Amino acid sequence: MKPLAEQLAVIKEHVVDLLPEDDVITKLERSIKNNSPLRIKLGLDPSRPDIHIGHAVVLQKLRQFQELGHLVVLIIGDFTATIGDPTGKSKTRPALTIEETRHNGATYVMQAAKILDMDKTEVLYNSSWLDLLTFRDVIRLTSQYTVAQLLERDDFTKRYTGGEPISLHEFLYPLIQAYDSVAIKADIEIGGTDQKFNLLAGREIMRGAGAEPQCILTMPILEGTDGVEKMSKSLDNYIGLTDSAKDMFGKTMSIPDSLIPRYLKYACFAPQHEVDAMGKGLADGSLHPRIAKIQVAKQIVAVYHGAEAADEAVAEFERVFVKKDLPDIIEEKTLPYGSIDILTLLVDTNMASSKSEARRLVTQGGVSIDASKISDAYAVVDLSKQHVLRVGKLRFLRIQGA
RNA sequence: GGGCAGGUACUCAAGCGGCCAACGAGGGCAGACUGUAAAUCUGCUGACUUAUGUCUACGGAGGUUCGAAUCCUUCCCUGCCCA
Repeated sequence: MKPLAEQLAVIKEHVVDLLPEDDVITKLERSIKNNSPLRIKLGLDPSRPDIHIGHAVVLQKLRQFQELGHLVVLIIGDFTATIGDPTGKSKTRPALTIEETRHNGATYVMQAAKILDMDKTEVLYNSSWLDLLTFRDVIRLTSQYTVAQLLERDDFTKRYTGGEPISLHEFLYPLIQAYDSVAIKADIEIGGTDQKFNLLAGREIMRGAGAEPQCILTMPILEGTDGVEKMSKSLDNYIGLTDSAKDMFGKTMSIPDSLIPRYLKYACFAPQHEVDAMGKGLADGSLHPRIAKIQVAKQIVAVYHGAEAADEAVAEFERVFVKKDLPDIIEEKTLPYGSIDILTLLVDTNMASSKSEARRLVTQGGVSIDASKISDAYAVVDLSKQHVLRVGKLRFLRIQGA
């Protein structure tokens, strides 16, 4: 194993909090001495199986731990996911069946495998120990925390003072997560900065259970492509790990300029000196933001699709948006008609969700066929020949009658 | 258990018997401008064979009325205060 100072430098790179650092050092020293890897915990919510490059910030940090010889423990929160939010208030926590959690968990792990070394990863489902707890155990667990402590959590404070409901079971979630740490004997738990409270609760509960408390490490929350809100699927401002190279590139190109260095730092995990260099170039005008953005977008694509795909994505982007040519790859769809009116066509091809929307698109000049704008909502398209249908700037479809 | 205030479209938030598919803001979509940026400007934003038309929708179910998001009854849900 690598010496302490070297490990610590890598571990501290790009993190927000590493608490308490003294304990981290103690754990690392012991690990080096005994040549036994540390157990690094990350909890996953299987109610939302699609992960994006915002989640990847944490995963890349885990990857670094693995490269230092440590073990990553992924915990699929299937227990909590099957409870969901019984009040039905939160859309982010739908109650799932066990099968769904298994399926989503597997999907999640598959995506995480794009970044992690699965030989140094343990995957566990928290129902395997949480299902065994008795009500007595649970009460004992709750006795270790006070209401005032729980109310310290940022979002609880806001909701409480804002007169919004907080269900009792929500108070339990941090404790459940904390108990996971006890169950797997975590050395360090990692998460986004929004998880800080929960991670710290893990320390308390572990101490209460007579275990050695874990250390905590938080990574920043990456803003989505809108540049303001945190990246999330529900806000549709995300870049998914399974997005095509073309989409990944395009989405990255649409981020505001101010976010470029941040994406370089956290989405590409570029070393600090590179980030500083780019920031400086952008500030003094020696680096055009467009160039910088292309560079970042290319790097992101390269991580998930390889360098070759990244080059292709750049070329494609130039072709479509700079030269305004057709994209290289266009999805094709065969329709069972000889000819069809434009509105039905848009709905049938899922380019519009209703005829009203289709009509709106056409009326506003957002629809074209073979590069000529369609402005008549009653236009009929002859499908005996192949056509390229374009909606908005980004959506293309090659259509052909059967 | 009692009192008070609430539950409106993706979100916030007006409306408090007909002029309401419902003001406004945010979001979203489209267009202009550009570096497919961002910012800005313009238009649209329930659905339907586009029709000064029909249907669905203002927590649920009933009712009053020519007519209800608006009034009444009841149920469900939320917050606050009292116990």
